Amino acid sequence: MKNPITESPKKQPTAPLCSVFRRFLKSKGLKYTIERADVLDAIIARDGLFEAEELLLELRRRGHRVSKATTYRTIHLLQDAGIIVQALFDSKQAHYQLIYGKEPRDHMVCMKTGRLVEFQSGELTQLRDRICKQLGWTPIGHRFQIYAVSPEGQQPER
Amino acid sequence: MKNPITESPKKQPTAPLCSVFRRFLKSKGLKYTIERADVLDAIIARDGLFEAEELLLELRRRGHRVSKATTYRTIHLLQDAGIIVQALFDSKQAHYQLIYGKEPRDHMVCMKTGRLVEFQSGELTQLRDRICKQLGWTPIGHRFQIYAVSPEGQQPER
DNA sequence: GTCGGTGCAAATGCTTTGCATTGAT
DNA sequence: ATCAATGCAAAGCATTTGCACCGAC
Repeated sequence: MKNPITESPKKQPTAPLCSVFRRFLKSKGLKYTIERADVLDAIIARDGLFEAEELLLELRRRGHRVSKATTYRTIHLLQDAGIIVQALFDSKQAHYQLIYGKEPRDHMVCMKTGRLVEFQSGELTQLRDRICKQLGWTPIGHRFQIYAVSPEGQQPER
Repeated sequence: MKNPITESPKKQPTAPLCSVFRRFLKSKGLKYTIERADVLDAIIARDGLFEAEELLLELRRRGHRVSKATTYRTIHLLQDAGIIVQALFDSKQAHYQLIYGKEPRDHMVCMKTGRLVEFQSGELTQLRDRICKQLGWTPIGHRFQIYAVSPEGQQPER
């Protein structure tokens, strides 16, 4: 049987991202500001999943003073530009992930320990495309989360 | 090629649900109240996806006076009981779906028109189980959402 | 010099909570 | 009778917005 998944991240060249964003902004008549660049940099630095509050902290850590309002506004722009997407786990707050130029990355959460594992599955993407084709839809993206119990979580409780 | 999906709902006998809930409550030393029964009934009546506010309306429509607080509290209990799960689409508000005794139901959203289609795919569940097995995890559930453009949405804009 | 952008603080809107009262067992 | 549940209104919190000032083009 074919290996259904390829676990874990491979670093991707991040260089073109800022020009992608720049181009997007220009096409909309919007401006490329220091704050927007800083937000994108912080996101690239984290590379995986992040939430708005974390991003604020990352920005502070790097000595960048970007307001919460601007951070949220930039997150929206980056979504419109197709650079990041939301990846929701609970209704408390939104989680985002960088996707531009990457394979879709899916998530498995342990219901006991909360451990989170990322993986990617080409088979899943194929299945998605097949489902869309069958119904006459054009796929854009997907979100897949598995809820499970990790090996550590299997331990009998005490 | 095997048909990857089976579209759309088949009515399921809903009779045992209330006793499942009743049993769950008893096991936790909690009480089965009229309000809790009313909330579960309203959920069964909708059968598909719902959000808290909609549920309130459904309850009102049926002439049941359940407060917002109790509705939210009951939704949590039903999640703990494994009768419903969250199925998030956006960060604005939580969406829930009835799952007890059903095949997992997944969703496809049109990015242009907002149209929502439910489907179920046994193949997806198999893939999920395979992924879990490979990493030594025990699957509990999953959430799969496809973002796509529906045939109607393909129309050139005007 | 023009707009669009930014920060701040206030506003929003879904969800949760404290508390006095009510009700299931 | 007891202990949990309810309803109400207030509180929480992530996210959004109005507005006066600032800065990219």
